[in-house]
Amino acid sequence: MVTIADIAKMAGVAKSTVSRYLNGGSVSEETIRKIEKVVQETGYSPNKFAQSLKAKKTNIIGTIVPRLDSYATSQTLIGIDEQLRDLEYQLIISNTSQSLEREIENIYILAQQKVAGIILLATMVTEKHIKALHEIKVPILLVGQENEEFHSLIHNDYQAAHSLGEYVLAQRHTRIAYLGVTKEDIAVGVKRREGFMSAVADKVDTEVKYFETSFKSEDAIHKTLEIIEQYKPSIIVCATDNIALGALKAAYLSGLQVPKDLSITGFGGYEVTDLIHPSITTVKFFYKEAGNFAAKSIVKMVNKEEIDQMTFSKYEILKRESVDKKNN
Amino acid sequence: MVTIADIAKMAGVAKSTVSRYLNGGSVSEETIRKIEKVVQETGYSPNKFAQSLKAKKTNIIGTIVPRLDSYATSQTLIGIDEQLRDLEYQLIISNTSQSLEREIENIYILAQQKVAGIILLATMVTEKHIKALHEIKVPILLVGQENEEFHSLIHNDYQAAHSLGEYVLAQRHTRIAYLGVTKEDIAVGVKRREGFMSAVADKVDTEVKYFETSFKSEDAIHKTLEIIEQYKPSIIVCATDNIALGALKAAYLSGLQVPKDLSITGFGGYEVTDLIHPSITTVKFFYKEAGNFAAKSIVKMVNKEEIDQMTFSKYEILKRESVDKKNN
DNA sequence: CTGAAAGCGCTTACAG
DNA sequence: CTGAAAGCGCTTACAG
Repeated sequence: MVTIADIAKMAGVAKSTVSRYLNGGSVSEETIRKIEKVVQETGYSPNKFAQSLKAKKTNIIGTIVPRLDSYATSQTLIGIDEQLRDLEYQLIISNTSQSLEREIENIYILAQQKVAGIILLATMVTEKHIKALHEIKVPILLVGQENEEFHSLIHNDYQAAHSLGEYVLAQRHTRIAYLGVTKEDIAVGVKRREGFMSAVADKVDTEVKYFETSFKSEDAIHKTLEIIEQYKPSIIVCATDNIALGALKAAYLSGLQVPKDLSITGFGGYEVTDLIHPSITTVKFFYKEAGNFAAKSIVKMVNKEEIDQMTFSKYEILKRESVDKKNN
Repeated sequence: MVTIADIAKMAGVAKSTVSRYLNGGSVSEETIRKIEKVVQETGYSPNKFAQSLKAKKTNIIGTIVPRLDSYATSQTLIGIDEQLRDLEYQLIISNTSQSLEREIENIYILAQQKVAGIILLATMVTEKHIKALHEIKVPILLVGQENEEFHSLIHNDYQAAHSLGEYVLAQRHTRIAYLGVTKEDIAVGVKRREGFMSAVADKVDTEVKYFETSFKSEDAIHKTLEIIEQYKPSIIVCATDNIALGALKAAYLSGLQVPKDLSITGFGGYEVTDLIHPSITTVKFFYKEAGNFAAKSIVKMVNKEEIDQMTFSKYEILKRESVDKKNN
């Protein structure tokens, strides 16, 4: 491997001059030419470790994700990656396989690697998270969950669910099942549920019942089968698209036609919801754009610029085939 | 930040002794106790850059992926990640957004970052790839595409497609459309097609026609619409599950019942193919297991152990609802 | 504009 | 078992 010392010797100058050339310091025309030539010939590129050792920082942004096999995650990552590339930062992706413990562990590991900033696609924010995030002195941005102590970019779950609730009511559904997830997940488990509730709560002649399942489609199938049998709703509002996919399968297994016998809505905007038949009415979050924004924000934070404490990403209700309009 | 010098001073020993303690050199019981205490108290952890600068290598494995939003990619990454964690290596994921140019660029960038090894989830292997992979002196493993100059782990596309072809024939389909992709992609575009051809080629009274589309479901919808209209096959064999999803949508748009009026098969084994109705007959590749294997292999290569030049991953034909058995 | 020197935080022969 | 010293490849005041 060729080093700065080699370049200096070959060009007949001092190492410091080569360094200045590399970092845009003042160097004479002639010296530039000499160094340029040697750099070209050798294909020299500076050793990142040596640079980081001096600089005590890197241009790496670490992103911690709970899982890799999720539409929301991959879209967000694509957005982050895209933007970071433009900003000339490098992205390190750290997967926790849904383990909270690893999430904490990864926060420390990334800090140890001297990343310039961390984007955390959070599922929950526990005491341990808060402690870890405070201990490491690294700029941090939460995506998907809010916490008053940190900057965050959140999907407007409450508002989106509220809009969805209004839409469902406008379709005159009066016997509604809401199939949500654990309340430990504030964004998906709590905000979506509450947003939906806020829209349908005071409505007269409307019955709403709340159920809970896991994030897995498989579990949603079984749960929906129960719901259909015991409650016979005209619509099942699902907290995620994967759950909606499971519900759709359950409807089929029960011999129910969607949307005639049972309407179904999702949440998330996975592409496949539009590809299948019936296509599923869902709430689309702009994950990729959110990723872009997150990347810009964390870089601003790294550069000590001010950014808003909390930002909401956009959403859109995608009205498709899986919801029937009732005529009562 | 506390450094090895701080620890040494606080423990009343030399830096070299602390280093020996850290790296398992011979240190007396008593010294160990002293150093241990100080390390505990300070929460000291060695500076990775300084270590790497000396060692001239890292324990990082770089993985280059063409895209993040694909089932195959995410499953493979999960497998790699999982295994690498056990092996105490760190994973860097580098996304190229399907740009061949960036693929080459990333090879050099990873080399510059002194990764210990590179796993390349390849889509094509061009001359430039070969040149780059030779230039950097880093162990490299190709996944998904084969090339005689490098070690590779390939999904047995040819054999799998052959088996699928036999299955299709066994269901007595005699008017077959094969919907493939560009031949520039050796694995998906060529091997799957050829494997399928090898099974159906000499079959009498069977007509097979080959078509081509992109990897996008959207394009597959349009292409399938054309195929249905012009060729009226009894089955469409699709080179990927995403294409099959598009074909299914097209069948619906054409008013055809699947599988009664038109059978459809996919390739890949995406979870959603089992979740929708009708569920899609497809070929499942064990991506996660392949990822595990890839991780083990690259670490072996890093450690100068011998590994097979080429390995085939496993596959399985998943027989589901989207294929009808004909009675001629 | 340019060079010599010190230092970033570690590891590794080399003596003792 | 332990310490002093050199060196990994860079950058950055400091002189000139």
